[in-house]
Amino acid sequence: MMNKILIIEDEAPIREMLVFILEQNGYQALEAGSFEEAQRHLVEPVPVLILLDWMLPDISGIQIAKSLKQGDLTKHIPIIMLTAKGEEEDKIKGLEVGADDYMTKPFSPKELMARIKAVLRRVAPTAIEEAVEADGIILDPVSHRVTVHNKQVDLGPTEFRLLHFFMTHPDRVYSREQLLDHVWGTNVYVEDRTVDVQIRRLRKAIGEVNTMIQTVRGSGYRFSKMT
Amino acid sequence: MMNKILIIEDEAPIREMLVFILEQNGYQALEAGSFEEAQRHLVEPVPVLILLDWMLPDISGIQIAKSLKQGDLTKHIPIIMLTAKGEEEDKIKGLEVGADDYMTKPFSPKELMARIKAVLRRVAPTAIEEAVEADGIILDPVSHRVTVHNKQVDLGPTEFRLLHFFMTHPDRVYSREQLLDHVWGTNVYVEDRTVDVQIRRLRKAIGEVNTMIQTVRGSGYRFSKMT
DNA sequence: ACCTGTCCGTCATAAAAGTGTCATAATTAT
DNA sequence: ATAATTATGACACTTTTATGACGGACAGGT
Repeated sequence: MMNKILIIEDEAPIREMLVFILEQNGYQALEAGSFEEAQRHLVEPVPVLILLDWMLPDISGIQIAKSLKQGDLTKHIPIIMLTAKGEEEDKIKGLEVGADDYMTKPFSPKELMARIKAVLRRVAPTAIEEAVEADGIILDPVSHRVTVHNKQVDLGPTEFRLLHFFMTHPDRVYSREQLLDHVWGTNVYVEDRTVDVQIRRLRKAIGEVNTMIQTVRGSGYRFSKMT
Repeated sequence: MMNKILIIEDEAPIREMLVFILEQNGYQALEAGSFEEAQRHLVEPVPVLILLDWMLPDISGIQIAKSLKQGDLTKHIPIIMLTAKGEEEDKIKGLEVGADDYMTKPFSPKELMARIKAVLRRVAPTAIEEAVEADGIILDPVSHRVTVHNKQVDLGPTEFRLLHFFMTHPDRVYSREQLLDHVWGTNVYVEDRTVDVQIRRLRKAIGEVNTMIQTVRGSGYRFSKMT
């Protein structure tokens, strides 16, 4: 988490307001009053999104957007441009040079966050989520459904992720720590033994085929087809 | 806005020319040199149209078209096939398997755009206005009417769009944000939780069959026939 | 312009479902 | 047999969803 958003805006009060809103919503805000300052932030790890004022003193937003869309590092960063009211002309040009959305000042925090989220969602790499199958278990991430021998099985979110991880990483032992990292997510603080409990819940939920979830004493767990 | 058109064509120069023409005309061009690559783009939001080369190295256009017309997500996407001169045979087969138009290489940008627009015009109404049915629920966009087991039910506009979206995208989980995008529209900014409330209103309105609108805890909602 | 009813977004609160931890039983290795 | 490791059931706590209520926006009619 802690996604970085870069603000390019020369007017300090507006910039500070943006920073405030962004930080309220769990983003890390980077400030730049000019294109030069902005460069400083355009290094890895690059921001996930850029809020770009269309009326900067020395250089037009169009030029900035263009140059951003040319750099290898920056060309995939979505841009939301901020325009003053009535600059319709700019909006059109902006979209042409690759801005992903625009927002007319003044705007509410809610609108700002909604647009940011919408743009990020639109740009997000839509992973192809294919259904997985193993010995009668079918797990389909798209419909978020699991069947065992064609009978539907209800799983809680964690159980679902755990099973999905196992099915996509079979025949390999994972320690409890590794499972926590992969299934619960990094920097989550829970007891190792919690894994045991979820394993048990998952085993109970999938019924007879739970022999595929194997305990490897001293090491962890493994998912593997029965031989 | 920013309608996406997917190009499936193995020859890079032709592909690039198509991209150029499309982008000139305000479309967003997606490129694929093979069917595998194309899959990547066949996720929501799906393209509005597909330009499909009839002579791909490994797989014939007919097979691709067939497979596109089978997928729930892709079956309504119109296809314009690109054929080399004189492949009359292919044209006929192409139209049989569901291509909406064909174009003989070489063609002018003007012709390309004209055909694209014509196809989109032709397809737009039919794709949207077809009545949908599922387990006793009939929704007819034309008369804007919904019946459950032949009894008419009254829905508000949002409830109607929501149900329509669900019925045309079954067996798939949608997050609240995705539902907002698809049903409320991209430029509307409302709380996530508003979705819950509309879901409840819709469930109440359609009565017993509301078991088809399923809550997927931690993920969103899904519309699906009862098993 | 003024009702009047519908529709919709938001909030507060209730209800439900899921999760982490612990104590204890069961199993396995040495 | 003893120690180490894993399985299991119970329970408190957290997160997520359902629901009822309220008020504002809007459309159509008067």
